[in-house]
Amino acid sequence: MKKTVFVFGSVIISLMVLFQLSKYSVVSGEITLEFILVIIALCSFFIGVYFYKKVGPGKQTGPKEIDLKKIKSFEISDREYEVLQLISEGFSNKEIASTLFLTESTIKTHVSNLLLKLNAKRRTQAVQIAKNQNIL
Amino acid sequence: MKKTVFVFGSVIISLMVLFQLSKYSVVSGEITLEFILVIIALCSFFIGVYFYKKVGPGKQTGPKEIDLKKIKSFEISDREYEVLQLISEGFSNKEIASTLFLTESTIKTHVSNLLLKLNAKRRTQAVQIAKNQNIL
DNA sequence: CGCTTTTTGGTACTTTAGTATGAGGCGGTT
DNA sequence: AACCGCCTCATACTAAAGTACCAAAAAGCG
Repeated sequence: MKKTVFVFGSVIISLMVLFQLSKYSVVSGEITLEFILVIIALCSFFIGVYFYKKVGPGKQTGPKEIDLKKIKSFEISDREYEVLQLISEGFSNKEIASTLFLTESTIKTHVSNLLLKLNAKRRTQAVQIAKNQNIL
Repeated sequence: MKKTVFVFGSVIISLMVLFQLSKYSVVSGEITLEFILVIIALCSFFIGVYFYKKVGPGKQTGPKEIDLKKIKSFEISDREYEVLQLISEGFSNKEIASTLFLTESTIKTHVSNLLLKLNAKRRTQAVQIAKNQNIL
């Protein structure tokens, strides 16, 4: 937030300087008017891009990066997280077992622990919760 | 795509007109230079916003809007889609039944039809496929 | 009004999923 | 060494999920 204010502030100041410069340059004839206009246009263009990038889609449509810290806060172990990922891909316990070279019963224990840790009743709910928490 | 070209084209033409106008106005003194500059800055700003909105995040981090046409292409009926949404929320058949005021057996038929239409083996896989197809 | 699709519901059965509990091995910590 | 967390696997059971097949209202349509 501080960064945003700083960037916007400095950009606005730069623009005002350009504004004043434009008047001077036109009078003195050292720099062409078109040049100033192009610079202002370009600056405004990038300001627009930056602005939209910041406040455009807002927090509503965030890119959603996986929150590694939050995974630990749920006390989910590495193996359990692997299983969780495969669950979200729509694999069955048996399929997960074969892809991880384990038995189905092992996967069942992992899944059970996951459901407890994520406070879910079903694997589908676990996936839903995990995605809401930016874990997946 | 055509729309994008049209918008950009007309905007560029407008800007060029403004450029020419600026030179004229400064000489004639009818309009202040600052006024023109502000207009150009504003235009460029919104062009930047629009530009980023279109090509910025690109197809890589698309906001992912639900593709209504594709739902029909899978021959998924309205009721089935409702069920699909609730499945993705992590609800069980029984819970879905009660929220839609139906029996569990009805939900089971809907789910079975959904799995056939989405070519999935499990409900979790159905959700995964649906999200990949921008249906959910 | 017939016809089709959708929606709803049922029965009977098989297959996954999930719970509870126990237990052995393994690596790191105290 | 004793302890602890993680991973592994097993058995036995309950609960969902899913399949197959059928059937009857309800809605939409030519």
